[in-house]
Amino acid sequence: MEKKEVKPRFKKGLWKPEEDLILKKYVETHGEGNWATVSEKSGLMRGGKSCRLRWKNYLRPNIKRGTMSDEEKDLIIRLHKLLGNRWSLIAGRLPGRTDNEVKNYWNTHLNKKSSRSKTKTDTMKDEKRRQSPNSKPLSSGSLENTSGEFDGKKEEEKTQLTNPWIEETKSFNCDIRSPVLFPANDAPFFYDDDPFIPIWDSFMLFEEYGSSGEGTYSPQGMQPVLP
DNA sequence: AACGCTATCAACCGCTCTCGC
DNA sequence: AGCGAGAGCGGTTGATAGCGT
Repeated sequence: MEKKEVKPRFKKGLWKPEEDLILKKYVETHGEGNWATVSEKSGLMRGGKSCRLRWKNYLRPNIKRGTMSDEEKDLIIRLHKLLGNRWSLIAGRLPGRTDNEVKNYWNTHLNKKSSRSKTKTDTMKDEKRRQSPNSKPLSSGSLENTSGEFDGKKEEEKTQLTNPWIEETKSFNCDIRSPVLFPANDAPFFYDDDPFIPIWDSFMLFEEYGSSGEGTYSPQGMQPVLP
């Protein structure tokens, strides 16, 4: 029999400190990117994806470890309400936190907390959902319905973001797609009875401090992240 | 002390998107 | 326009630490 071409077998499992060191040194000298070649060039027997993940989630400078502050918890809850399971977007609003960390935190701490505050009937509905193969995380409220839609194809997602979402944000003279969510044209920010507003309000409040210019403000324990 | 259960979180997997050719 | 490679994202899994009995 002819020898089959054996694909390089990448190492799996937890990263050792020496592996971290190798990857860190490699990225510091060669820069990010080309993850597929990192394993062969650095000598790490890890897949490109694995290297990328390790760098992004743990080795990158300015990564914030440790327990979430109350502000961060609050923000995650609010942003999740606003954005759904779009962890990278949520993490982008939390200086030093990664999408994986936010996702884990939500799944272990906050998701549980929110479900605990649900009614008995809601909990029963949850059980049924869990039993169905296509079960999705429970969502409550009109915005949450939107978040459920996010789980679908990106095309649908785009549609969702376009309509009615973005239109709604535009009505505040804001555009959700903008990285900085300030009212356009220095327009005054109006409140009304919409339940969306309180969420948006605190979101805006964070934006005002959290991403002002150099990102130097750190409300109560929030670490500033320099570019 | 030993065992079982639960909670937590690092890492993997599969899919989609983006970009260059 | 179509294709392939690389990058990114979200869901899920698995190891293990912690706790209760």
